[in-house]
Amino acid sequence: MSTVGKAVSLLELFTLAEPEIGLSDLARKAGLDKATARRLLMALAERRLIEQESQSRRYRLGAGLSRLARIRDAHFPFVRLAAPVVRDLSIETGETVHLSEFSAGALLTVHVELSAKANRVNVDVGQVLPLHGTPSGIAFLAASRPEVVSAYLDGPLQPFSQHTMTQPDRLMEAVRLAASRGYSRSAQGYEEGVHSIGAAILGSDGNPIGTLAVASPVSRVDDAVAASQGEAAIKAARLISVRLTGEA
Amino acid sequence: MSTVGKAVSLLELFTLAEPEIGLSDLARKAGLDKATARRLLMALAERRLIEQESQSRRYRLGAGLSRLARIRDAHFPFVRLAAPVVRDLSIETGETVHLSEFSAGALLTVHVELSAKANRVNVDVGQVLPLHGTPSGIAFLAASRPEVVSAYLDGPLQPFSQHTMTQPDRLMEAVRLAASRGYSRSAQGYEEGVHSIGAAILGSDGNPIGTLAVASPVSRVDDAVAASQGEAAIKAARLISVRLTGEA
DNA sequence: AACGACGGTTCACATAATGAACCACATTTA
DNA sequence: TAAATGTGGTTCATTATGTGAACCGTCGTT
Repeated sequence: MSTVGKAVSLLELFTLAEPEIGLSDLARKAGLDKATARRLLMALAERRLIEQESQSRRYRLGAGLSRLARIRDAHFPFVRLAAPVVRDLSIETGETVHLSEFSAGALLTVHVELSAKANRVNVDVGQVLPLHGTPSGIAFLAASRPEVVSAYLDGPLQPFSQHTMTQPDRLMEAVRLAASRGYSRSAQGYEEGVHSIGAAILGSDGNPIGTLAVASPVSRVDDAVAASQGEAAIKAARLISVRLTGEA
Repeated sequence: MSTVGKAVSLLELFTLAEPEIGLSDLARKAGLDKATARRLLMALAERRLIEQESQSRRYRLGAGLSRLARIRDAHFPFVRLAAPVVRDLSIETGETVHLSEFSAGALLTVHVELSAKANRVNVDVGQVLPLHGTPSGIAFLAASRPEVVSAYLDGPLQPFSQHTMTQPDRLMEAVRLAASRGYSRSAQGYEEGVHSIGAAILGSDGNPIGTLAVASPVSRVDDAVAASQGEAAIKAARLISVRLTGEA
């Protein structure tokens, strides 16, 4: 792995649940030597992507990240504009809704609104979803240009779990169904007991830039519920597209 | 410079005014070879800190930055909580107000609310302010523990402009005055024609974590105005402290 | 006082980064 | 038209950079 990759992997160890980590722990989790981890951390700290708590000597993410994220967000306000719509969709359906953004050939989960119910699906921000085998990915492909879809399906399709669909022809079929309906549907396709509805969010050029997905426990969903979730998801996705592209 | 430093310096080239940059341009601005810049960009893109627009082939900041910034922000919601207060202070005083966060031995400007007036002071988000020679820095030192102040003043004090104060004894005097008043004041200390009032924002342990500053054209400020700006700045800084530490 | 954890440092060694020269392509200039 | 200049991207011998085992000192526990 490149040195830069290692440095970024250190940043990725910080989570909502564990926002401050000590040196030894950090090195262990990243699979790096303590000296190496420290050198990388010092380089990151110099650029303010990492900070060190002066008394506990633990490390945390730095203010420079907030700064860079603000620049990106001003230019590309996807999460900021989409979050309230995602929230409304979660309230309307009573289920967990997650928002993903297309980045580097996959979907990155950038926002989650959890269901208020006790029995709910939990999704973590930061999770990377492959385009194949997840309802979000299928919805994304269904909204993509045909040549993009076939180029993707011709490439290598790594199975991410035992449920992952890797046969190009079956994927193509799922994509076609999603394209005709406007949303994708999958019962237990990605994880045991989870039912998902996915819809694509379009950018100004008509190409998809991300997705949202309604994730429910299978026990709460029948065909009628799925259909109403699908329609609601389409409406929400379109609303986000409209807000992003300026009423286009 | 370390490889990691070079990679981060590439990220830092993106600004609000120029959020997308091509490879050659990026390499030139960073002072790197094109091949080197590209390798670093690919490493960053793999971790989603950089994205490449597929048609124009230009690069921009990636979604991974938003993700990391969210984690930091949830743990340390400085900007989120302070921004509305800064906004109110800007409206109340009619002047530009900027918010800085202490990070790695200096103050990083993380938020700015510009004055609505035509003749106003402009401040850029991302600017790094040294602790000496800026009103924000003096206010920060004035709120720091005495041993921290003397340790800092004993270290090397680089002059950042011809106006920078580098004599420890004069700085100490300015710090003492700021400590007794609760805010710092500087007319043209940092930049020609700019009058500034700075106030420190305290964290839960009583130590300063950042500052806010009211920046006005000197022509609009006399002693009475400065005093009222100072009182308003103190109130705003305290309000942020209270909100941050949970009504403490 | 002996132990084990911590954060941090050193330096001989090896790997990973470097950059001049090179594509192919698109605009602009002569 | 054809040369010139720009772009993004690639190659590979050279070398500078990153690496990690072993080493501090310190802290809190046993």
